[in-house]
Amino acid sequence: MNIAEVCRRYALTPDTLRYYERIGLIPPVKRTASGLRDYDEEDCKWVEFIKCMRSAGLSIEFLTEYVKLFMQGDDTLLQRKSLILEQRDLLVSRMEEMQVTLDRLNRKVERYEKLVVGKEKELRRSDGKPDPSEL
Amino acid sequence: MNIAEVCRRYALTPDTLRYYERIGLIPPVKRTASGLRDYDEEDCKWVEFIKCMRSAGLSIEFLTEYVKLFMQGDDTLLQRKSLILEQRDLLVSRMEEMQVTLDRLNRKVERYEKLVVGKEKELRRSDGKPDPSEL
DNA sequence: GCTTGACTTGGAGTTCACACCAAGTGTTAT
DNA sequence: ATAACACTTGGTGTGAACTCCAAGTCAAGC
Repeated sequence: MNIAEVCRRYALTPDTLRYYERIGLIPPVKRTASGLRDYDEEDCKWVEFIKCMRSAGLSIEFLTEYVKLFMQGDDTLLQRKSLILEQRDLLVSRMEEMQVTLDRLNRKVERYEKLVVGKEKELRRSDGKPDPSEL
Repeated sequence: MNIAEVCRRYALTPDTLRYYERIGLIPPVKRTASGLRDYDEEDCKWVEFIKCMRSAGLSIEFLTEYVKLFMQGDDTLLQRKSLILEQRDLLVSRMEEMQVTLDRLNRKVERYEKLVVGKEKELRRSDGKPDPSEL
């Protein structure tokens, strides 16, 4: 499979795929006799895996480390496991942080709903100045 | 309150605070007679709000727009509300995406646990080559 | 009244994660 | 066999979000 097809499959640009390979975000891809990249199914799995992990915000640093250990073989199982655990916990705390923000946005939405209703009722004494309670 | 104290309070650098103000991420801060920034409680609330929103990944573009509308007064209530709704939904979908990745990492952890146990049992015929099922 | 240290502005520099480009090679269809 | 097109590398460019710097101002302590 050539680079263009992989790009279509995962909605990435060739530049991004080559970049990922260059920095070790995916293992080196085999080449045809003339030097063109020829992706097999395992390469595709890596691309998909990395795309998923990146979309959730996992760092390139961790991912390259993981790939490096993976390529070194089974002696690195424990190291890889602890890396994954670390990143999972990081992801959980980022999600918790986002939940806090989400709750806050939801409260804000409620507040805006009430405010809008209030404003609709007082179409006369409005001075147009912002109300600090809206923050 | 001077800039240094606000920085301590929210663990930001003066450069970041000035940057936020310059691009409109927080409303302009009042100054002392000699031109130094003098933050009041409302300014601090803005800083905290923005820090929270940024930590969850909300875009600077949205936040500056929100601040701009806020400063224009009550006529922008509905616009602000719909901006907030939009960002909230965006946040929800990012969290869902992260949940998918989290599930995947959790499955990976389980798999690694089993693999490690397996490897401990076969301390003899290991060839050290990576097992593609580990990906 | 002079040093010390925090603040000011405008502008330049940095890092990250790509995105783009040029020059060259390879492949395919007519 | 030649046009059209995909791919290669190495290097440069870009935008976002800071981060740092220089030159100058200002207030407080000794």
